[in-house]
Amino acid sequence: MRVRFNGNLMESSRQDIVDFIVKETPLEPAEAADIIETPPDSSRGDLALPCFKLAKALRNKPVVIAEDLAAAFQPTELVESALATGPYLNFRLARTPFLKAALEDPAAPTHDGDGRTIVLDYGSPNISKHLAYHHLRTLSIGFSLKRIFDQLGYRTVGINHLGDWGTTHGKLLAAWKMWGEGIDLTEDGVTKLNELYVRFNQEGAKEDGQDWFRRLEQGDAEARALWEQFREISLAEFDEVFSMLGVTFDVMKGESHYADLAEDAIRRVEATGLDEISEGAQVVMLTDLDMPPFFLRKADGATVYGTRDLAAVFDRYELYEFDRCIYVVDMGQSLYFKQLFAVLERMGLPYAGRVEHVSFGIVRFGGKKTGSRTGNVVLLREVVTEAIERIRAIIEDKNPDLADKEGVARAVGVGALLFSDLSAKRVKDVEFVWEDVLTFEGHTGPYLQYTHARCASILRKAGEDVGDDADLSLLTLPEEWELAKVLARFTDRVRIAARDAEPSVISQYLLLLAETFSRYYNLGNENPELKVLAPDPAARAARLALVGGVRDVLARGLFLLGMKAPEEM
RNA sequence: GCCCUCGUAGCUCAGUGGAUAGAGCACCGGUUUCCUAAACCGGGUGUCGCAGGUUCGAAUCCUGCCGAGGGCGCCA
Repeated sequence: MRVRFNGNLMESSRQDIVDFIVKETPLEPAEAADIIETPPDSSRGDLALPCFKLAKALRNKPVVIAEDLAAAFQPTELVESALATGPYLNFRLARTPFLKAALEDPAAPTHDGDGRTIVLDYGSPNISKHLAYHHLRTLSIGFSLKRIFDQLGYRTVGINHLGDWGTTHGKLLAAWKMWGEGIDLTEDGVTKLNELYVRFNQEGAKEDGQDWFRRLEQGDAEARALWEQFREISLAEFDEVFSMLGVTFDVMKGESHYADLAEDAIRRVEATGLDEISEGAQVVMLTDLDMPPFFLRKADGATVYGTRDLAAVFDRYELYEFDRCIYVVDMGQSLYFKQLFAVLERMGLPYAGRVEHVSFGIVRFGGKKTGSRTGNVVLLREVVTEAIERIRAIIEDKNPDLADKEGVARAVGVGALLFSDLSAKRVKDVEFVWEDVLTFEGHTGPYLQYTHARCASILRKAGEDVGDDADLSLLTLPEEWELAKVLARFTDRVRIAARDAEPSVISQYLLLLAETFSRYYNLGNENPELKVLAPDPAARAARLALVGGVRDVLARGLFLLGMKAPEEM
């Protein structure tokens, strides 16, 4: 009986309806599939066909068409009935087969991406600066996308393209030579380096920075040794924060890795004849696209980040033959990425269309854009530490006997931050407000984790009572049906999240799932017979199967957002 | 000046061209012998920035305008 679902349940039910429409109307299958929708109010039905578009072809009023179609409808194994409501034809799905399929491992990974690779460039902070709160965006979005593509069976490569090369680092070397020698970097080295950098931007001479970067690029021993020291200090600091957040990478290849390959990249561009010299610099002109030139080499002979980004994308394609190469970088760099992609296009590279800039909104603090350059930052580790501290206090208050208090505090504190960053569409700007980030009620990460813990708790108490031979036809409450329908949408939502590179699709879905479950769960407070752990063993078994599905999907969904799902909290 | 993005309830945000535009927060009230109250239920809010256009139908698509943010040749 469940063979027909073929992994996508809603689709099979839809197919029956499509077949029916094709038989009864002049619509092509694709058109029919396209206009089927979900009724706004579930009590009307499970799927609906608006009949407006049919009016012309059938030369009749939509209301009459709906009635005629309702009369012509023959129930199928999956679609139980069709009822006309005004110009709409509302279909009701057969409950038991649907429930059976919906509860059969609803969180299971798919094979959509078998044999294909997604490269994700996220994080990518600059060394000698702290990770600030605004870095959370690229980290949370990038890491979540990696897990979303993993869920669909793609091979993913998460790359930390460290900002460890360029004039910026020449400035730091210059600053160090002027004011830094003798400073002890063993303690809080990043702070001290960043102070030097900020001071240089105020008092230093740009030329000194450029000069030191040139020395670095030419392999000057002193410059190289200092740079390596600064880099090590920064990496140690980054690792600590990444580990607090639970964010990982597969590859850490900074810009410095491409320093030598940059010359090769320039030669490849030269081979296409696209480059020219403009005002002493070597560039690719993009005037016809109304864009400024793309720089390969500055007038002083040094390469720029764009040169190294070219080298990196060549390297990535050679290594991974990616299907998509995604740069998770704020929208302030949109123009730059357009230029970079335009150069790839002009070079005639077959994968030019597979690179994309997944942008996100700006983070503000105190109404102003945050940025290490301006010094308007809140340290990321400080925010994480505070969030965990707050959760710790809540646990002491509500559940002081909890087994792994520290572990749960970290999971929930970090989860709150990740979720607050991933719940709105990434295009939205973020205003950092302490009290907003430290909110744990309502549409928050802890709410989802709490709902998950409730499910886990029920299943734990049920113990051995959880069987797979439950009679799902006993799930007759409207709330149970709603819940099953939401569960069945999970994989579809994951696909959309991947297609749009938009983790908030998962966030919004999980909120809906948690709310639908909570409403159901609370019925038991009014009426003990409606509890999951009901007196009737058969009803209990069926409900446990449902709750098991909710638990699995919540756990998996949280995982896709980079969050943990504690069993108790 | 030019280009990009955004504009939905007091605030933060949902809303595959379709039925009465929905949540959370905040405010008021209610629910706990129970599977954990980080929860649930009830109470009221909207010129969907403005003006046109396309469509049987527009918060959604197109154009213009207004407002906010970001970007615009040698930083990353």
